[in-house]
Amino acid sequence: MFALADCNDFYASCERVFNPALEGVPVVVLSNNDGCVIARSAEAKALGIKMGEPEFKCRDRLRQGGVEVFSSNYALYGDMSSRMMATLAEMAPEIEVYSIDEAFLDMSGFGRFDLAAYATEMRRTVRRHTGIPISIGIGATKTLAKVASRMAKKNPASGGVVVLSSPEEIAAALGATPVEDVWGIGRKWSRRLQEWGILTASDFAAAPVSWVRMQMHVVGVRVQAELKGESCLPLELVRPVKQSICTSRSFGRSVVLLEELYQAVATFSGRSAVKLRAEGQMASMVTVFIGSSPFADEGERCWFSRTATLKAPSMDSSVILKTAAAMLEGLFREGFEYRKAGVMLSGMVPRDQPGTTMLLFEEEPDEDRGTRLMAVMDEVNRRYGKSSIRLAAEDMNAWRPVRQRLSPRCSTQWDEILQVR
DNA sequence: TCTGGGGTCCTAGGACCC
DNA sequence: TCTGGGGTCCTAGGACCC
Repeated sequence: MFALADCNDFYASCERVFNPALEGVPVVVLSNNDGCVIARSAEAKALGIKMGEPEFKCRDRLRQGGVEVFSSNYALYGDMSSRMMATLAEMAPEIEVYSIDEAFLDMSGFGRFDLAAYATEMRRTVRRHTGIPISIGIGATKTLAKVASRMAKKNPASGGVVVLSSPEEIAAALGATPVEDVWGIGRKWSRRLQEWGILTASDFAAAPVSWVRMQMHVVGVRVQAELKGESCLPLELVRPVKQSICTSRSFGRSVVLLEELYQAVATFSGRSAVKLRAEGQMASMVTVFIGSSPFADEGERCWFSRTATLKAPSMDSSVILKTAAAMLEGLFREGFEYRKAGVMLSGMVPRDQPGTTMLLFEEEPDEDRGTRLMAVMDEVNRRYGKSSIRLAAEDMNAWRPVRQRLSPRCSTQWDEILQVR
């Protein structure tokens, strides 16, 4: 059996932990640049505030409803997430951290326990240790655990815990789950399935496998098998290394000058390189993209991107920056209002692995110097704080998104604890 | 006027290898 | 008129997840 532990309204709940006055009050959290609603408390949902809705479109409703609105505080959410995961890890033999607010747990050794009672205890413990409310769903596959956790959230009478074990329980749960709410069935596929009269998870489970394979390929077949109780997705105990690393931002204002874009691209190159070294990887490809607002009028809309392969895999910030900067110059076209840029690294190669490709015709003059320099940079930043030293072309402050309603980072910054209301 | 930021996997087709 | 069998790598695009 798998359990899925899933936080309720995670970001909104985090805001409440250090500000109990928010209890019972509608709360929403906004995306970068205070653009869209990305988390809502139950009270905010009841007011009809939609997930992903732009703030400017619901501003009046937010004010009328007395909603407390916050910019996203990733330092706080990340820290609360690790506290919650640490608590869960103590209560199950194996855990897969699936996202910032979800974890799958291995329940296979709990045959002699009352699973529902144990899950209730896990819920209570997480709440006591972290202040975060969670729901727990348990089933024979990850997809069934997802179905169960959705029911635990929807149905208050469940006490936040749903276990699907008997065939009758499973059948009832699948019948009550709209097909678009099945994990792995997104917008496009659910619309297609609905056209064929497949409206619930139970309809989908009953569809002929050959038809599912034709329409949705192996991915759809896997979802279906999981719904039927056949486990295809194992618990992933060690996170695989990332295959790509991306740093990108919307600007919150228009940028027309190449020099300004250069500074943004330099900053994102530096951030991506830091993430790359933290993964212990080297990248062999660098992609740069710049673009207008996707909402710009036809003709003023643009999206340019280019990818270069490095002469040899690298983790050196300055090599990555030089490559990205050269591409930016080729990419840039005057006359557009740019609103977004990003730098992506891919073609990962493990560091310190013998047999990696080396340059054929050139000596590698600065390889060692670059490696040592980066090690020193990372160490200084570890000791004295992020971006204490960086490439001169970077300017994190200039490209930090607007966050006007940020709450204090009171679990990671001593000086901000004093700001707690 | 104002609209986020990360990721994954799969398929199909083209170019190439022996 | 007839024209093999088995691969790899790369790119683009489409679907999905949080």
